[in-house]
Amino acid sequence: MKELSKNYLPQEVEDAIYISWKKSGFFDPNNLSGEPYSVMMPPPNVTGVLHLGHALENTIMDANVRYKRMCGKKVLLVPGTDHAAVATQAKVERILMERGIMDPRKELGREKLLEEIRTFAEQSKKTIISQVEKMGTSCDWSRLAYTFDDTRSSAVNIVFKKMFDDGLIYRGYRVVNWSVKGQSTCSDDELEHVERPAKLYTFTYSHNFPIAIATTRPETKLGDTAVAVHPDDKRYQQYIGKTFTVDVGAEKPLSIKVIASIDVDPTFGTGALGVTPAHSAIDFDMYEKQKNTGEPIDLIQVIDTNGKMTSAAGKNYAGLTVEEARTKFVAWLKEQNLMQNEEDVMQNVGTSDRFKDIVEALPMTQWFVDVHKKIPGKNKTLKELMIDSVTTGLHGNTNEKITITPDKFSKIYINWINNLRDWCISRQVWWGHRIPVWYCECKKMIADTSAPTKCPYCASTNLTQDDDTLDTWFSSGLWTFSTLMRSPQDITYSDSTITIHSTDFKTFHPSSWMQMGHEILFFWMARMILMTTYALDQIPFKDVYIHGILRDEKGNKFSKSAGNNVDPLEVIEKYGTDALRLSLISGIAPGNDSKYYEEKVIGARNFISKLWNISRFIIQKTQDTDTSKNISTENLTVFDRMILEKMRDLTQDITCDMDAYRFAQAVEKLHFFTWLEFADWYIEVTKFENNTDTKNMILHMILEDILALWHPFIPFITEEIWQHLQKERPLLISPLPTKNKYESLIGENNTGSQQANVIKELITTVRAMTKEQNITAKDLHILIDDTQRTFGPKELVSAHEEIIKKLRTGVSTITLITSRNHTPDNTISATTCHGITIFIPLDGLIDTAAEKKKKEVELTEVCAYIATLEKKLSNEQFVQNAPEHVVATEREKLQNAQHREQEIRTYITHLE
RNA sequence: GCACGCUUAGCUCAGCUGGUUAGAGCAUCUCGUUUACACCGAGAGGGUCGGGGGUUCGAAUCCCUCAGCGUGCACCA
Repeated sequence: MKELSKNYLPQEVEDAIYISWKKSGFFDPNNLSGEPYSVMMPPPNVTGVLHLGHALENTIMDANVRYKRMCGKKVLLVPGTDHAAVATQAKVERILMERGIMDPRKELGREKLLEEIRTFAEQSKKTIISQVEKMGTSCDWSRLAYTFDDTRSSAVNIVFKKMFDDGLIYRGYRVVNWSVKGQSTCSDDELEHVERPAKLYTFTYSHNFPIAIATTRPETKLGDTAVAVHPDDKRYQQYIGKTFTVDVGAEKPLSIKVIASIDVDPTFGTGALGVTPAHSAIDFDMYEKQKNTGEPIDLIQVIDTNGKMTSAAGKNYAGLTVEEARTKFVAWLKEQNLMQNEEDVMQNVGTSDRFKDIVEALPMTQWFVDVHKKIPGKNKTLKELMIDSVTTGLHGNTNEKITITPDKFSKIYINWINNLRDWCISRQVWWGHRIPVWYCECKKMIADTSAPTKCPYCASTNLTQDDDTLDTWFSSGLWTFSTLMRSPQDITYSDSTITIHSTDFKTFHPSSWMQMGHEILFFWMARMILMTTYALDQIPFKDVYIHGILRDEKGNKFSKSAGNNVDPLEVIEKYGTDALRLSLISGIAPGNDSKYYEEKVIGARNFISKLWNISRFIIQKTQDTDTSKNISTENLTVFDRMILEKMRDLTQDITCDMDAYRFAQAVEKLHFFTWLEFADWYIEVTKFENNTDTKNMILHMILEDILALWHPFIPFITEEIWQHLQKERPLLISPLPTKNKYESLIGENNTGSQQANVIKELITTVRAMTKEQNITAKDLHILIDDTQRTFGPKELVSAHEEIIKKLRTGVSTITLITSRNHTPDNTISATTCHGITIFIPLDGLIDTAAEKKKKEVELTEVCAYIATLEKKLSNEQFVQNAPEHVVATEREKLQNAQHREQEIRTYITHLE
């Protein structure tokens, strides 16, 4: 075995280890056997570099995947990136503007701008890939996917066509969210509601109009065509159905019909709502409803796509910005004495999350996915499929049910689906999958997976493709299966059925497990469920693990604008990847946000250093021992038995925790075992017990096994140490230790650990006594009360004299006494554990008064404790109803406490 | 407004299906260079588990309620 250097320097070994893993081929499931297990990496956007949130995500994902691989599964983790349509174009446009190209779309044109974005995206991809490698992520690079590559685009086009053919994708005129800055639509989910102060104006359109209305957007009122009131509102009932012609000082007067709607809240404002069908989604719905009543109202679009007033707003307003128009209209209202009230209010406005401008509601022709329509041949809507998948299971089959961890997100998800409206999928940015629809001279639309040569309806060859591109989530929604295609030909569509032909798909779909932050639950998880259940009639994945987002010490989100960004690469450079990974995964709970702070990384680094030193010690100590032999169970000491038993329990606990995705708990248990049980106790004991060969074999075995158990979390250092142990196969694919291995060594009735515990507690007690109670314990007299225990404490203590002395107790001689009658002179019983009383020479006492005071405090505590136990045990209800073992434990506790009380009393008497 | 959470030691958080005298790490205090490790070791102090009520033999854990904080969705015409 190769000795370890004094210090572990992650910077010097991590890259080489990653390369060796890649070379080994074991990231590729084709080189593994066992039950398939697949995970698709949430593809980072190609908008730049990875941040700490990605580091957290990679850590969780990789820990689970490595664990499953070591469990002997055929593991596939697919890496990938997302072209992030709007986000990337917005980002590149911003960069171009900083370079002086003020209007990139106009100045460069479609092809040149796309070229700029492509270059940027490729660069971004490279950076991201190298960062994912740096994190140690064990993904199969031969299957690297990109939402915008040919293979994934082929899936996009085919799924679009099927949805189009099934009538689930339609083109419609309706009010959508429009970003003036981005010159594109946004879906409802892409809005951030930002609170800002606004003025709520109350006014009437003109003196001949009987009802006042309230609004924060007076300029849009130039497009009003109705006023809605609640049908039961006594104040306005008389006007319902009447139409008024009002002069609002524009060009032409407006025609306002008073209509009834139960959606109007009579207590808000004046209880009357000015209806602006063109600039409010709600008002647009009323407009649509009115059509069916036979008393339609008009729609007047007064704001255009540039955020300017249209000619329909009248010549006094046309061409003004909305702000200018507002000022002007408000001034006019005041002038005309029509303004009744102005009030400062706080308002939530929808803001584009990518372009950061306030969106306008505009009526436009856009593409939508209909979530309410029955799918041909299925008798279910998309919404229903999305609900079934997490409740009853798809097709009512519980084997096709998605399990969400933690469960609370199932509720959130269902609540969201219930409020879901049709999904606007068309965007006017250029970066993205162009809508695969062509228009020909006969005005018909042809949806196809590639450009048709001629129109099937009018045979025209003059075809133009739709200018719009698809929402980026359309392609991400296909991620669980599009990543399993190896070429564009792997997907076909005929007889209204989509088939995926790759072996990967047959082996690995649905994904076993997915992991994502709760902020993309709706964007991504919901769309994957929608797309996959629809297109393939399968669930996309079986288990989803939702993690929280990472915040800074103060609980703020990390963001460029807040200036609190931490570059994971800098942390790695300073402390190593393992330390970062360990700090990120420690102390987290699924779905809960966690905080990042450097002290946590330092703590993790300290642990890694400890693990290194443990290994260094063991390798040094065992280099002359043949550790390949079987451990002889005859030579086991009680401490050996104890550590083997703890190791047995640990392997089982870790399996349970990992299988339930309780990563932080697994880490905590491993940490506790490694540092406190193994290093602080067992290794210390090995320095003084004489069964050297057996000890060395145990040390070696446990070292190997904890390296394996730790590997999923801190892969680099464990692999590095593993290589020093000169193993043939990398730790990456070594099996995890089993409970059985340890059980067979210690047998079923292991009493060793109980005995070791007596010695351990004896040592702890002596240490505490000497440290805290001002006693010098140079010479100890230990009274063994043989009636208390069955295991022969006298032999036990005398067999462990050396250990008791040497394990930092400050004891130099031990005298064993077996009867109180033989209590040596000039001694005093200091303390007790397990019925073993410890006497020290009287002159060893330093401060009798202080000591007495302490003991008296302890006595009252014990007495109070005894009282609660007695009360509990005298309660017949408790004795009758509680399980037997609980009652028995309580009885034992009481006995121990009473014993303890006696001893303290005796001790206090001695002190006097 | 609808929905979902959170509130446990000075700080950051665990605590799975109700049964410990409520845990960990960091921080604090005391002591310490002993066969790997000061990025270390030994020991100590520190919490009526947000308030109130209920269910139960038994509640940090289940239910109700109040308060504070947070998140998502919708709306504010």
